[in-house]
Amino acid sequence: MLEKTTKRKATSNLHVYIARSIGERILGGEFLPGEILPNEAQWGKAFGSSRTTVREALKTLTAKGLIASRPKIGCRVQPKMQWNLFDRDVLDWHHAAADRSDFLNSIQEVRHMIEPGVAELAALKRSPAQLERVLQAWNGMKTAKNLEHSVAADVEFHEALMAAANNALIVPFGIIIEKALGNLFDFTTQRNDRRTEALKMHGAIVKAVSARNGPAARKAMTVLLRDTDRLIELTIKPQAKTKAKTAKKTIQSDRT
Amino acid sequence: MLEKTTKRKATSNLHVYIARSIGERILGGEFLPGEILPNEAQWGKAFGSSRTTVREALKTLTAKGLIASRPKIGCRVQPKMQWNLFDRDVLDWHHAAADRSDFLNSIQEVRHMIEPGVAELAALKRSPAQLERVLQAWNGMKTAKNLEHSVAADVEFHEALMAAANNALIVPFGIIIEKALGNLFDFTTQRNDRRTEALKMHGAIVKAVSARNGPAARKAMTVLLRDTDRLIELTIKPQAKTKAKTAKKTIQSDRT
DNA sequence: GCAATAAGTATTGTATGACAAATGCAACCA
DNA sequence: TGGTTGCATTTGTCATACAATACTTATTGC
Repeated sequence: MLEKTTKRKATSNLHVYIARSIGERILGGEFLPGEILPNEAQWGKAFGSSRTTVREALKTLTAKGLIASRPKIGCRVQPKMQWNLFDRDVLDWHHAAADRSDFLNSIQEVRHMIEPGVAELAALKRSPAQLERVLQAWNGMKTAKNLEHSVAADVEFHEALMAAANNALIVPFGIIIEKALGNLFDFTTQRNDRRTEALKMHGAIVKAVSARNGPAARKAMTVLLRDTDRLIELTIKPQAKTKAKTAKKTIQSDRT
Repeated sequence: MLEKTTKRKATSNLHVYIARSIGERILGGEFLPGEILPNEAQWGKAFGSSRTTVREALKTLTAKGLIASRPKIGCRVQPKMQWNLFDRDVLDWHHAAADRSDFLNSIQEVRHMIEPGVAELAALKRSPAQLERVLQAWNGMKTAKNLEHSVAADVEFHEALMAAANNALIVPFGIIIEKALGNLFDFTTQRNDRRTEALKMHGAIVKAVSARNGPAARKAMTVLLRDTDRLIELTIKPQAKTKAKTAKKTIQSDRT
């Protein structure tokens, strides 16, 4: 227990490393909600660090809603409801846990809710500079030389669109998109014919946003998301034959 | 500068208090993104605390994406894009800043994107127990004796619905709803005729979710949100005559 | 005997002082 | 002039001590 073995990844800061280590183990289900963690001294011994440093790590986890601490009791894992899932770190630590196919499904459901609305808002409220950024990202997708560049440009495209929606609360969703495309990136080796297809669909969004046509933007985004659904269906499902239960049939929450 | 004057609110923990104090000042725009905060020693003197405690507070702010620190440089306020707006604390600290009418508008836009989809998912994926919770909350709204209870039950209703959607990524939105209804609570003194109206609209959602009728649930939620829009229009706008620019006309992102 | 109260104890919370590490800046030398 | 070296500042980490909190157990009063 409290393995000292895990190699310290490239992180200059010890407390960051400790926070990640413990965070991963919580997200991984090793410590369940309601359970009490080892006390600070024990962690210190396990990581070969001082209590001060451990406490800074634990404060980080507390700030993200993963744990709560009380004197004499210790640090208790919070109910999952409290976990801040829109936190980049928390999402990064998530991978160990539940199988990714389920997670991708959740992400995709949320995208279906958010992104058509985002596209519509962007079309209606964008500034010229914001449109320019979207265009830039689209060009980036067109000229991308390898898959990595292509994914990066894709993420940038969706983030630019969110910025163009001029709604501060939308911004954090960028993280979700990033995770979704990143995950997809791991699974699939995007073929060239798919690339030109994707490009065309993104182009339709650009056109609608440029023309300030809200409904068209919404519709174009929906088309793109449907396509992504299909892609997920094709690339993920064959790998997860065992779990037929979760497959069922994804809900289409948006209207065309 | 670094006022020691602000009274320490009811918080047993000094580092929590310090985190809130600094956090409020950042959210309030006193320290702008890119700016560098006073160093740890100065904060310590300002709050009459040790550097250890200040550092724990700063780690909390770092975890929420508000600041980033580097040796020799200090703590620099992060660009707003990094701020974790879905964090309960960050949202609480927000009040000092931008005027609330704008904020409510943003919230309402996001609700229009999310909640119809949530209602639909809940109708399709709810378990019996989850439906029970929704029903319970609805009963709470019916029997609420004062405005405070009524708002609490309303919040619980929407949270129960989100839980029933069976999508982990939806849960954090509860915070947003809470803020929205809380803000609304401050502005308006809900009249009795409105209450029966609201009850009826919530009832329609209950009915649809109970009947596992996705489209009906979506539609009922949209109706409710439209009504809330009208309420905001009536109660907020008169108070903010000066800012005509942002008023314009809120976008309806959902289809009926 | 039983309940209220007090003492004990484990754990987090805070303070202090010291040194290590990173890094921007300036002085210095080739 | 240009590269390099050293210095100063700030965060990062450590060790130790004591305070505050709240659970556990023993003790006392009825």
